[in-house]
Amino acid sequence: MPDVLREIGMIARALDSISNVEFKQYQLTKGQYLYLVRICEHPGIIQEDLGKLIMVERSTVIRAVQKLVAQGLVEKRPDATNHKIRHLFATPQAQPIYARVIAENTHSTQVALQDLTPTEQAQLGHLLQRARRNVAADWEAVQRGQTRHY
Amino acid sequence: MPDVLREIGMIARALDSISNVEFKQYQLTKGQYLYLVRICEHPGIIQEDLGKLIMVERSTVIRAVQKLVAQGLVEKRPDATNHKIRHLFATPQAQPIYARVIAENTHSTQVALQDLTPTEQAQLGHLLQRARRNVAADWEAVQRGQTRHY
DNA sequence: ATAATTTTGATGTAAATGCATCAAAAATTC
DNA sequence: GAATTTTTGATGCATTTACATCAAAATTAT
Repeated sequence: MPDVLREIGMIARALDSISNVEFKQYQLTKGQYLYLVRICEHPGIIQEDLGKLIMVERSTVIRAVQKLVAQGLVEKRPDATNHKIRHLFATPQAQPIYARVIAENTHSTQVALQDLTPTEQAQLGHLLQRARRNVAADWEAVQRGQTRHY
Repeated sequence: MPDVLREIGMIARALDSISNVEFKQYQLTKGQYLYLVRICEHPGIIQEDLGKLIMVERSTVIRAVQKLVAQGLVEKRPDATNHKIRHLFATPQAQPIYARVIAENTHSTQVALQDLTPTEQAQLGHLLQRARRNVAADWEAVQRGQTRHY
C-alpha cells in the first residue's frame, strides 16, 4: 500500500501556503480564500454545511465567515422560517477576488499536473474523488465524537 | 483538467484533524506527529531540511521541534565541525509513540484506499508522487521570496 | 583576505485553528 | 404535547502557524 497520505499532505500544505502568500494582495489572510470560493459557488449555503464541504471544524468556519462579513465580502441573511440558520451570500465586491482565486488555483493545478497525460490527469481526479469520499465518512464520525478502532 | 486541488485539500484536512484528535492521548498537540515521525525516520536531520521534507515554514518547524525537545521526545545535538546546524534525534521515549502514529496513519490510508484495487492504489501513489515533485519546486521558490507569474 | 551573500537558527507579534462550552431553535421520542 | 436530543451558531481560551526580523556561522565573490 503506497503512502499516499504523506504525498497528499505535502501537496496540500505546499499549495495552500503558496495561495496564502499570493492572496495577501487582496487582503485575504490565511485560509480565507477557501471559504470565499465555496460561498461564491454555493449561494445561500449555511455555515454548518460549509464546514462539511471544506472539512473544517464548525467554530473555525464561523470565525472565518465573520471576518469575511466584516470585510464586506460576504453577507449573512436569516431564513424566513427556520430561525436558527443563516444563509451566506458573496457580495458583488467578492466577485473579482473570486475570479483571481480561481485563476491562481487553476495555475497551481496546472503546475501539479504538468507532465501528466490527459488520461493520467483524469485518472488521478477519479481516484482522489473516491479516496475523499471514503475519508469523509470517517471525518464526520470523528467530528461527532466517535472513536475509530483499528 | 480535474480539480485535484480541492480533493487533495479535503483529504489532507480530514485525515490531519482525525490524527490530531487521536494523538492527544499521547500528549501530542496539533501537527506534532508530523515532525516526530520524520525525525524518527531521519536521525540526525537538521531543522532546515525537516521543513523541506514536510513542506512547512522554517519558524514553524523550529517551534514544533522546541516543544518536542521540551517533552523529552527529541534531542538536539550540535555538529562537530559546523557550528551553525543542530542535528535532531528521537529519544527512546519517542519509539512507542512513533509506532502508534505509524499504525494510525496506516489505518487512515487503508480507509482512504479501501475500495481501490491494488493496481489503482499503486497508480494513485505514483501519480501523486509526480504531482508532489512538480509542486515542490514552486513551493521552494515561493519560500525563497520569488513570485509566480500566470 | 575582505566583503557581500546565503544558510540556519531563533524570537516577537499577529492571526487562524480547534476544543470546551454555552444558548436557542428545531426535531425526535415518549 | 411535554420532555429529551440534535442541530446550528457563537465565544473564551490555549495553541499552532507564519511573517518580519535579527544574529551568527558558513559560503561565495571580489
